[in-house]
Amino acid sequence: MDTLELMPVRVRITSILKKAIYTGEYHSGDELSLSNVAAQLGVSRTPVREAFQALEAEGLITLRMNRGAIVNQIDRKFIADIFDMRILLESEAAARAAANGMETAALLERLHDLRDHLEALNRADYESLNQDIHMAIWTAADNHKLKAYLLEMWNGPSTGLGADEAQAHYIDSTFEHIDILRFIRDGRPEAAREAMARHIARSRENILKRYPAAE
Amino acid sequence: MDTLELMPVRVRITSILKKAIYTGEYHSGDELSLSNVAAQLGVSRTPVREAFQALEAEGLITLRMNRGAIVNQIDRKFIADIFDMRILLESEAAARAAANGMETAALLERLHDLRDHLEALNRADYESLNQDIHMAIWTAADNHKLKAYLLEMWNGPSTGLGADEAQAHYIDSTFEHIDILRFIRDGRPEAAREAMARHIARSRENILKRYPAAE
DNA sequence: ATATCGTATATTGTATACAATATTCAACAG
DNA sequence: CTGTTGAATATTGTATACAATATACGATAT
Repeated sequence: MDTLELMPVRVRITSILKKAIYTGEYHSGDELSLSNVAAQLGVSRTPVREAFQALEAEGLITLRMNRGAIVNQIDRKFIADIFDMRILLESEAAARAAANGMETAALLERLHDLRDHLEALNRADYESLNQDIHMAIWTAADNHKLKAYLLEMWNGPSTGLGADEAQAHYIDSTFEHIDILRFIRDGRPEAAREAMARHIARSRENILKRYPAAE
Repeated sequence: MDTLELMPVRVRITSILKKAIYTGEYHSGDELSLSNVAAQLGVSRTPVREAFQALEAEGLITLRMNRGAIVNQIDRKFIADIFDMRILLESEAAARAAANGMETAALLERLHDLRDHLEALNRADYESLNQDIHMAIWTAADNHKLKAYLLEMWNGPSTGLGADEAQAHYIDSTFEHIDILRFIRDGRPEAAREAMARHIARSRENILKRYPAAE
């Protein structure tokens, strides 16, 4: 009947460690040992080890043979690299979605609802719709690698914006999303590509504020 | 000196299974059980399980909670998707390498050697230089995500070309490589991008011959 | 005969045990 | 005093044990 999807421990551990690295709870160069992390999280080494391998594949830590893991440098360039790739891939996805004739009516309706009640716009509503929009575009782009890479980059550093800045960001993004989806609806790949590029580039600048340039 | 012995078992298993899937030794929909694969390869379930997780991340199999793995559909579209992404990312890498001022002298010298002795061109020489060129470009592009994604896609399906076709492909590629590296050397990003796109696109067509379009 | 329930079986997910490799640091030779 | 050696220690990599979940199949009720 109701098949409640239970998250494997390894996935939970991966998510916890990823967040800990992005928030700076772990610092660049820190050595992570299986035993310590396992004990700290109250699980055995096996799922921690599997989480380490996932984190290494994502570039967050480096695994050295028989010598454990060290946290990589999560600096301004690391973040900028990710957003440069997101600009390239999200733009491509938007262009392909437009070329493929993606269904946009339902998402545009939800966007118009948000736009017409900006005073009631909260984080949860925005994030939910934001994710639905981007993932719908990835799916419509119809390329499994493109989708997988974008999904991997989706959960990165948080903006760390204050309440007012966050609100402004949500409003800007809502209008940008409307633009993007209209270009997609109208089958204009290049316009959709450029609108998406601007959208991600602005997000990039917002986040890079938290990672000052090296002197 | 055997580098395979320095590899962890899990990496070797991953490579073996990946090849088995790409060569069609395993078919779409096949159910892979940890015990069977472990017994067949003479290792325990632990490294096999870790290999399964790597293969899932790469999109080759699907892991279902408590129900084992099934081999995904490795069909024409799957391969085409990978090459579409390679066109996009290798082109971007070439453009960035050109913009960044990559060092090309040594590689161009090796290429000219090959070009001047086409009658002696063999698979090992070509593959070695081919890999060195592409990876040097990824590195010069200076974006860790771009490099990681291209590396993941590097070992895909083999062309399965006959000896004559392979020889022709090596020769074509050698001249294309020379063009690409000259554009990079001369700091012409857009020319490098387009030359690389053509190079990968031709490779794509070569490989897709082995995956006939569905009727 | 069909559908439902419960037990047996098989397989995965996690924990633990064991083996192999790397690091530490003190004893010792030069 | 400096540098090397090697046992003791610590940590990973792999194997195995145990627990939890899913599947198969037969008994039973309708």
